[in-house]
Formats: sequence, structure tokens, C-alpha cells
Amino acid sequence: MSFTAKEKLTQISKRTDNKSIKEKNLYEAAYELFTTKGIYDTSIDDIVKKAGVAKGTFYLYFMNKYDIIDRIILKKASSIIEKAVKATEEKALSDYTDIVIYVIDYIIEYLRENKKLLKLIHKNLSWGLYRKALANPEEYKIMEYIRKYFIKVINENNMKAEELENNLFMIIELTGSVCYSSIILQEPANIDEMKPALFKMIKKMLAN
Amino acid sequence: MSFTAKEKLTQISKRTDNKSIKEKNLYEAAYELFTTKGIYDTSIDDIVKKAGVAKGTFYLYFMNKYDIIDRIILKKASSIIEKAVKATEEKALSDYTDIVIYVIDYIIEYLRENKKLLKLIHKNLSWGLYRKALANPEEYKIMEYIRKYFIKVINENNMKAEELENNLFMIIELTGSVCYSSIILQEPANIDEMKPALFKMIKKMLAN
Amino acid sequence: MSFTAKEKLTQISKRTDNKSIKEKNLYEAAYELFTTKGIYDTSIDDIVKKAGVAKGTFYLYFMNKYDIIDRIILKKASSIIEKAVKATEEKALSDYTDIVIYVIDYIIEYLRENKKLLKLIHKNLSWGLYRKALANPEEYKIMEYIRKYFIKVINENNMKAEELENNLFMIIELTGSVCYSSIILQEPANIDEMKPALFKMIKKMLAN
Amino acid sequence: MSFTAKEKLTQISKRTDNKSIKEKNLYEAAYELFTTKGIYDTSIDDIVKKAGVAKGTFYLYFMNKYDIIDRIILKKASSIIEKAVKATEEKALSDYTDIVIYVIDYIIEYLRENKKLLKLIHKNLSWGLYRKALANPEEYKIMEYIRKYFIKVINENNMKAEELENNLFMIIELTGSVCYSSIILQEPANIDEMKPALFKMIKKMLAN
DNA sequence: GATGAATGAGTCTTCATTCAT
DNA sequence: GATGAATGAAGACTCATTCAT
Repeated sequence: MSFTAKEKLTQISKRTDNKSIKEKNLYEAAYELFTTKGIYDTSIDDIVKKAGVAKGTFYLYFMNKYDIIDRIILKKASSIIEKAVKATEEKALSDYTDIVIYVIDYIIEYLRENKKLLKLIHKNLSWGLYRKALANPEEYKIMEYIRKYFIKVINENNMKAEELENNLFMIIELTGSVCYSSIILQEPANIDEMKPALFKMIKKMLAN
Repeated sequence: MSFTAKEKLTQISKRTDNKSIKEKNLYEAAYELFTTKGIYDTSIDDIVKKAGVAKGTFYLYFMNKYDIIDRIILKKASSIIEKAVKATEEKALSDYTDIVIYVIDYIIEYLRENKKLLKLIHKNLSWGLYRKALANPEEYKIMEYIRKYFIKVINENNMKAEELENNLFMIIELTGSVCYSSIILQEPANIDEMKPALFKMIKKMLAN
Repeated sequence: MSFTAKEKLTQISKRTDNKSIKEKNLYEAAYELFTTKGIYDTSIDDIVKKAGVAKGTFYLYFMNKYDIIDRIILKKASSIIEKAVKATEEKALSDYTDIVIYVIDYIIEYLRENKKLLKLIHKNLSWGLYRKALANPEEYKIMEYIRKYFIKVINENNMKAEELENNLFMIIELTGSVCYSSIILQEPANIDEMKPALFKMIKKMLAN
Repeated sequence: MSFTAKEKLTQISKRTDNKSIKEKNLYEAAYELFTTKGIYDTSIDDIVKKAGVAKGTFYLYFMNKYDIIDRIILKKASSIIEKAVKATEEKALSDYTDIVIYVIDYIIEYLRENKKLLKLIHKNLSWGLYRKALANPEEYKIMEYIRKYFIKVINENNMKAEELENNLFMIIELTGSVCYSSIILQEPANIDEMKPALFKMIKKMLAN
């Protein structure tokens, strides 16, 4: 039996698709379970059963439970940031503070609609993971892009690089904490009530 | 068989003491292990062995692993706050901002010396736990005291109660994040470098 | 409820017996399975099922599969040697060569009747295990006894200690190989045909 | 479609060559891994990865893991013996005992330089494997050659065939045990100290 | 109150083997 | 012949919890 070049291509892409399907199923099943039952209470067994693949198949694509967790969080986190940055670019805002506020607002609104993702990210997003992202060229592009983007905007302003980085860090941490607390726990108030306070604070932080 | 009031008292206090010894041993063993090996890698077996009691004894004093975790964190957290507040009171500071800064500085310095405790608290201190504290009369006292203390100080300032509570919440959350990140991970800078930025920010937050 | 001293003693010995029963069941089940199915094809699951205990109970008494293997082999090997030595002592033989031959003959006959044990021992008895025996006072007694026994007999003869130890080692190794090969594999001849050749060789070895 | 004799030959040799490359790679990878990591800890996956072939290819040339183990050991063992015999022939020794000693000494020195091979052979060389060799014409040649060689040498001596075979067997077994124990474990002494004792013993064994 | 032997469901992980391409 | 994704049974080991003493 022999195949034309076109047929062969179809075969390969089919094979690739099949591979992708199983891996994608695992990603989706794991995400669903992690956000529903929690990471701790989700076993590899649960994941493969939901994904409809054999247990061995899991270990074909992931080293262990923590590998898939990290990859999911990285994927989701960079996806949100990417969306936020793109949406902001479209707005073509000129003021530096406006840009930061717009990005943060976009992310807040996104997480408000994806409470489960917020829970997952909050408890597991760390600087260690961020370093992994930098080691991974695919994710790196976005991360690096953001870095450059902020630096560019910053340079137009007159602020020391270190000082700015620390402030940015504090803004991110504060935003994360407020999101988690107000969206998930409604504490000390819901997100709609917290937002003005948060934005006011961020503006203060950014004002020299 | 009957006892005099004095005998009864002796019995109870004896029982309480005996109970206290085993319970205290369990608390201390668990704290040592949680901060050393981490919560996940500490088993009940490890705890009872270190405490020198039988396995069944654990279940005499605690419902399960999570029960003891919560109680330890609550104990430690309120103990730190208590110390911080007392130290601040002794200073007899008059300025509202100075008081807040002093309390926070005290806590930061304490956690800098107790990195293991910082790790434990950061990953497990939540508002859910705070609600538990309110249900526990002993801890409640401290929490309530702190609340009143801050409110008193605040009332001297002209700020809306709600607004102030939200700001306070943000200050606490931000401080927690900065502590963890700079003390444990040295990211984005060590605590000595972060402190001025943090205090500057807190002052901005408190400034009307 | 209270117990007399006698009752308490009964309770303790009962508990001890129960413990012994489970452990003994595990030993016996494992021995039976190792000699029947082989070590490689016997799982912990097989052992606990045959022993009629829970899986966790296995790990109460043994670290892992290799722990129980070693302990069984050590137990059995020292038991055979003990029997052989005792039987030889009863004979009150005076000649040094006769004693060695008698001990070896006893062991050969014992292993001929316990082919399964022979298989197990042959493939797993090593000097590493011997060192373990020395670390274990219980087994040590027998091992040390044998050592002293041979040394005593030897001293009556005029031979250098090292030379003798090496020769003894070779006798033991040769005997082991011949036993395994002739009893289990009937190669190059059965044990009855091999024995005269072996004994002749041993006598040559012992003759100065 | 038909081929000339020459074409057919080319096809076969080509197929054989292709087959040989993959098969040889598998042999070499497996040998390297078995001697390095040990048989138990080497998986088919390890072998094919090291050999640079697909997993399925392994099953094209070998039935299973034990098949390749046996074939490797057989190959290596007969190769050593072949070398030893050839080296001895070149010496043109006349004395029967000298020949045996020379062969054994050659093998000992070879194994001393190839400790990993010694380990592999010792734990897995059995008479069962020897029977396989007889079924395999390729290996048979060498084995049969050796047999004839010894018988020839022996016939010049006056000894019963059976007796001699048994003695030879014992010499081989003893040599194997001493090699393994003294070269690998240095027990009860290193090979340089054991050699004189071993040779003395072999000479005794061969002396009628 | 205190003990600690016993439990067994639950979890991760491996790996020889198959088979559609 | 060659591939390598997929399989899933099999295995080792853990540990919170119970309960008879």
C-alpha cells in the first residue's frame, strides 16, 4: 500500500490531532476537576477517567500531578494577561496610569466571570512559576512582551527602574489579594465596592 | 462517693493539667513538623511520635489534621498581633499613621526572625480562619481588642468607617504579600529594600 | 473495670500472641509463595491475601519485600546450620575431617528434602546477608558459635588461619553450587552420584 | 517479478545488514544498560531509546526482556571461552594440568578487567542457558569445540570420563564462585590472594 | 483517658506489549 | 520492516481512622 504526498500529510495531521486530542482532554479534565474538587482532592485516576484515556497516557504527557497543575496555571495566566494587554492596546490610551488601570480592570472583570480560575491561580501562582515561564520560550514571548511594554511606558515617565519594579510588584500583589478576597470571599466587601478603593490606591501608588 | 469543693477543683485542674501536657506536646510537635517538613509531608504518625503519645490520643484532642493546623495558625497569629499591639501601646504614640507603621514594623521584624512561621501563616491564614477565631472566645478577645483599638485610633481621624476598613484590609494584605515575597523568596528585593517602599505606600494609603 | 495482676498478664501475652500470629502468618505465607511462585512473581498483595491480614499490616512488620526475603532466608539458613551442628555434636566425632564431612552431609540431606528452600537460599544467600546476621544478636549467636566451633577444631590441626578461612570458603561455595546443580537441575549428575566426588574433593582440600 | 541470483543475494545481504544494524544497536544498548544499571532496573524503553530505534522494533528481534538477556550472556560467555581457548592453544602447552590452569587464569584476568560482565554472567549463567546454547548451532560450535578439546586432553590422561566431567564441573563452579566473591565483593580476600589457593585446589582436584 | 495494632481504601507510578499507520 | 502512541493491569506504599484492651 502506498500514499500520495497529500494522503500522507493527512495521516500525519490526523495522528498529530489524535495526540492533541488526548493531551487536550487531559488538560480540560484536569482543569475542570482542579477548579471543582480542588487540587488536593483530585487524583490522577479522576483525571484520566474524566479524560477518557488510560492511566499510562497521562504519564506520556505529564510527569506528575504538579507538572499538569503548573502547566495549566501558566497557560491560563498568560492567556488572561495576553487578552488584557491586547484589549488595552486597542484602546490606544496615552496616559500611563490609565493603561495600568485598564489592564487591571480587564483582569478583574475576567476573573469575576471565572471564579474557579481565580481560586486556582491565587493559591498556586508564584514567582517560581514565573521563572518557569521565562525558561519556556512559548510563554516567555508574552511575559517578555509585557515587561517591555511596561518598561516602555515607564521610560516616558521619570521614575527609577527599581522603585518602579517594586511598586509594580506591590500593585500586582495587592490586586491579587483584593480580587481573591472580594470576589471569592466577599470580604471585606464585594468587588464592586472594593474596586474604587483599589483604583484610588493604585493611582496613589503610581503618582510620584 | 462524694468530694469536697476543694477536692473537685483539684481533680479538674489535675485532669486539665494532664490533658494540657499531652495536648501541648501535640501542639508543639505539630508546629515543629509543619514548619520544618511542611503541612503536606507531615503525617499524624509523625506528630504523635514526636509528641511521645499514642496515635489514638491525637483524636482525643483534635478532630483531624486540619483541625490542628487551623488551631496552631490561629494561636500563633493572634500571639504575634497581641505582642505587636502591646509593644505599640507602650510607645504611647500619638500620631495615627505612626501607630499603624509601628505595628506593621513590629510584625515584619518578628516574621523576619521566624521565617518558618511566616511560611506557615502565609499559605494558610484566611478569612475563614478569622471567622473561626470569632467563634473561639479566647482568640476573639484579642481580635476584638485589635478591632476596637484601630477604630478608636481611626475615629480621631476624619474618614468614613467603611472606607477605612477597606484601606486597613488592603494594608494588611499588602504587608502580608510583601513579607512573604521579600523575606522568603527575596523577590523582587529583600525586606530591607522593600520596607521603605512599603511604608511610603502605606503612608500614601492612610493619607486622605 | 479492673484486672488482677494475673489477668493483666494474660491480656498482655494474648496481645503479644496476636501480634505474633499476624507476623508469623506473614512469614509463612511469604515463604510458601516465594518457594512456590518465586520471589519475583510474588507480590505483597499475594502475601497479605494468603496471610489473611490487611496490606498495611505487612508494613507494620516489614519494610518491603526485600526485608522479608532477607529475614526469611536468614532464619531458615541459620536454622539448618544449627540443626547440622547439633546433630554433629551428638556424634562426638574426634577427627577434624570427619566433622566437616558430617556437617556438610547433614546439610545436603536436609536440602535434598527441602528443594524449595534450597532454591530460595541458593539464589539469595550472600555475604551481605551474612553481615546482617552479625548485626542481629539472635542470629549472631549461631554464626559466632559455628565460627568458634570450626576454629577450635582447626587449631588442633596445623594450618594458617587465613589459608584455612579461604579453604573453608571454597568448600562452602563448592558445596552450595554442587547441591543446587545436582539436586535441582540434576546436572551434571544427581546428588547421589556427585556426593562421592564432592567428599573426595573436600577431603583433598582439607588434607594438608 | 524475478531476480537473478546476484540480485537476490544483494537483497538478502541488504536486509541482513539493515537488520543487523538495528539488532546490533539493541544488543549493545542492552549490554551497556544491563551492566551499568542492572537487569532489573533496565526497561525495554531504556534499551530502545539508547539504541535509537522504535519500541516495536525491539519485538521484531527479541521475544521479550529475558530473551535478550539470555542471548547477550550466551554471546559474551562463549566469546570469553573462545578467547581463552585460542590464547591457550597458542601457548602449545603439553601438560594437561598446565592447560586447565592457563585457561582458567586467562578467564580470571579477563573478568577482573570486566567486572560488570562478571556481575552479569555470575547471576544469570545457568545450565538451562547451556542447553539453549546446544540448541543454537552458532554457539554450539564453540561449546562443542571446548568439550572436544578438553576430552582430547583428558584422554591422554588416565581418568574415567564421568569422573572427569564431574571434576571439571566442580572446577568451573568453584572458579565462578571465587571470581565473583573475590573480584566483586573482595570476600574473603581479593583475587590476588585467592588465586594461589584456588590454583592449589584445582591442582589437587586434577591430581588423581 | 490512653494505647497502638490493625485496617483497607486510596494513590502514584511503571512497563511489557499491542497495533494502526 | 519500522514506528511510537496507547494501553491498563499490576505493583508498591501511605495514612487517617477505628476500636478492643
